[in-house]
Amino acid sequence: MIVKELEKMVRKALSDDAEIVFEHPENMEYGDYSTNVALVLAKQLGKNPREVAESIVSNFDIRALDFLEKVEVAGPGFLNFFLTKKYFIREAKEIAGKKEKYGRGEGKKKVMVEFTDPNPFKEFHIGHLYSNAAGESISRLLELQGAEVKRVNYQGDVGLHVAKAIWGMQQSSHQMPEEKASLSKKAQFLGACYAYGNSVYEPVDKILLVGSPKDSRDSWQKQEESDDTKRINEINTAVYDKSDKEVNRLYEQGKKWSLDYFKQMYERLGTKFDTYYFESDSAKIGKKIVEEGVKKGIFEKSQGAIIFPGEKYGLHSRVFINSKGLPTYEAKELGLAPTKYKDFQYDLSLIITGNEIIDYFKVLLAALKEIDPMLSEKTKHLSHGMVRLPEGKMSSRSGNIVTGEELIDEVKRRVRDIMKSSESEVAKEEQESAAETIAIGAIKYSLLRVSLGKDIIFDFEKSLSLQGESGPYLQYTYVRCKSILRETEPLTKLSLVSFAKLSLVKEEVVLLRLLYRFPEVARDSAKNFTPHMVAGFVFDVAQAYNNFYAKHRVLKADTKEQKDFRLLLTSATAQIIQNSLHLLGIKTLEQM
RNA sequence: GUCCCUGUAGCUUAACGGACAAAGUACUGGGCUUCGAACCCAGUGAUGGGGGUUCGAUUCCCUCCAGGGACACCA
Repeated sequence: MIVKELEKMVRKALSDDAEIVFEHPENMEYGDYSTNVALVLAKQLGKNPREVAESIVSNFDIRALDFLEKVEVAGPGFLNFFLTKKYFIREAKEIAGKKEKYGRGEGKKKVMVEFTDPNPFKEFHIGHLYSNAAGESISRLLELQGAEVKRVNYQGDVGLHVAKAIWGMQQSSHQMPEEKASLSKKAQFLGACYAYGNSVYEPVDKILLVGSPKDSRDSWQKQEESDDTKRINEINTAVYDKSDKEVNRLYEQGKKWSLDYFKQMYERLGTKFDTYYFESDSAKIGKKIVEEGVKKGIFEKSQGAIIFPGEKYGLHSRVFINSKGLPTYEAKELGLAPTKYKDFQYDLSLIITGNEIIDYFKVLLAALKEIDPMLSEKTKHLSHGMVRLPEGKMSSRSGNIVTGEELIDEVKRRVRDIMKSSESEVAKEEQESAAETIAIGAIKYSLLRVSLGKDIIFDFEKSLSLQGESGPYLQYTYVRCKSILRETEPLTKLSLVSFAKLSLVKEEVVLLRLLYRFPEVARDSAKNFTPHMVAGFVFDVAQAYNNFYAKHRVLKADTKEQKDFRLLLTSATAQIIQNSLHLLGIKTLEQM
C-alpha cells in the first residue's frame, strides 16, 4: 500500500529508526498524506524542524514512486505528500472493477462476535437495537478484512427476570393472548408481565431501611420476604429444576413466543446468527466450574453464597452462586466461555453489551483468567453507551421504555410522509419495503455515527434525522448515482481509456481524493472496532458527490471523454457508498 | 464513601499529541423549464473552571465543578 511505500522512502532519507506516522491532513490543501517525523526528530536533534524537513526532502527520489506527484514542507515542518491524478483514476477503475471486493483484506482470523443478547420474557428495546447495529457492523468490518466470523446471540432464558415474568403471567392469565395473535402482541404481553412481577418483587437493598453495601452484607438475610417475593423466588428455583408442571407450561410458551419474536426482529434488522446460546445451558456448566474453583481457592464461600474475591485483583467481589444455590449471571457467563470455544476455536471472542456492565465484566475476566488464562486472553468486552430518553434512563424494569419495534414503526411513518411529499418514484406495491429499508437505515446510521461507548440521548426530533448527515441522505445519494447510470450504456473496457489528457474540475478531484481511502478506513475501523469511522467517511464521500453533482453535468458533459470519466466517477462513488453502508449493516435501494 | 466513564457552537456529534477545532441540525439569505431539491451554496456560532507536561493539548497529568454508571446474591 501507499503508506508502506512512503514510509520506505522516508526511512531511507532519514537513516534513523524513528517511528514514522502518516495521516490524511484534515485540509486537502496540505496534501493526501502527511507526516510529522521532522517535528519529532527536530526535538531530538535540537534543530529547527523546518530545516530538518527540508533536508529529508532533499534526499527523496520522487520519480521512483509513480503515484507521487510532489512533496512539500509546510507549516511548522510537516512533510506533505501529493498523489498523482493517474493514481486516483487507477483506483477509481479498481473500485468499479472489483465492486464489493474492493478493499478486502487477507486476514485469516477466526472471530466469534456475541451481540444483541435480548432476554426472553423481556422487551426488545432500543438498547438491543444498538447492540445489534454495532455487532453486525463490527462483524462485517472483520469479514472484509478476511476474518471468519461467527455471529452468536446469548439469551437469558433462566433467572430471576424469567420468574418475575412467569409470576406476572399467572396473575394475568385472563389477558393472555391467543395462539393466533401476532408476535408483537405476545411480546408486549410478556413485557408487561415482567414489569408487573418486577414491581412487586423486593430486592434486598429495598427491604433494608438505609444502608451501604457493607451493612447489607451482614443483615440482608434477616429480612422478611413478602409473599409475592417468596413466590417469585420459588418460581425461579422451579424454572431451574423444572419441578412445577404449571410453571413449565408457562415457561415453554413464553420462551417460544419471545424467541419467535426476536427472530422476526433479527430478520428485519438484517442479522443472521450462526448460534444461539442459552443461559439454561451455560448455568449448569458454570455452576460446576465455580464449585471446582472453590476447591482451588479461586472462589470463596461467604454469607451462604459463593463469591469471587475481586478485591484481591483491585476489583470488587461478586456473587457467582447465590445462597439458594443458583448460579448468577456471572457463573453462567463463566460456563459460556468454554462452550463457545468448543464450538469454534476462535482467535478472538468479542462480546458486545451496554456499558453498565463494564466493571462486572472486568471481574468476570479476572475470574476466567484464574480458571483458563487462554480463554480470558482471547476474550474482549466491547461496550456501547446507554440509549437514554431525554427524560432519563430507560428501563424495562419500570416499563419506561421504547421498544425496537415502536421505534422502527415511528420512523417508518415519518419516511412515508416524506415519500408522499417528495413524489417518490417507488412503485406503490414496493413502498412498504422501501420505507422499511430507509427507516432501518436511518436508525442504524444514527446509532453508528457516534463513537461506540458514548451514551446516546435518543430523541426522535434531534437524533433521528432523515436529512443531512443521515442514513437516508446516503441512500439518496446512491439512488441518484444509480439513476444516472441507468440512463446510459454501461461502461466497458475502462482500462483502455487513460483520461490522461482530461483536465479535471475541482469537485471531481476532491471526490477522487476521498474514494481511494476506503480500504484504509475499513481496515482501521476493523482494527479499532470503530464503525463510526466508516460512517463519517461515507458521509464525506456522499457530500463530495452531491457537491459535484450540483455544479456539473454527467450525461451532458462537454466531451465524450469527460462524460466517460464522470460515469466512472459516478459508478465508483455508488460502489463506495454501497460498500460502506454494507459495513454499517445498511441496505441500499435503487429508488426511493 | 470507593472505583469507572463523559463534559466541544442553541441542539446532536467529529477531530493517531499537530497546521485557521470539522460537520449535521436550528436560524438568516440564495439556488430547480437542464442527469432525482430526502439536494446544493453562503452567513452567525464552541473545547466546563483552574493549574501542569510539551516546540505544540479537545487529546496526557493534577485539581475543582457538573452529569452518568458500577460497587453481594437482577441481567
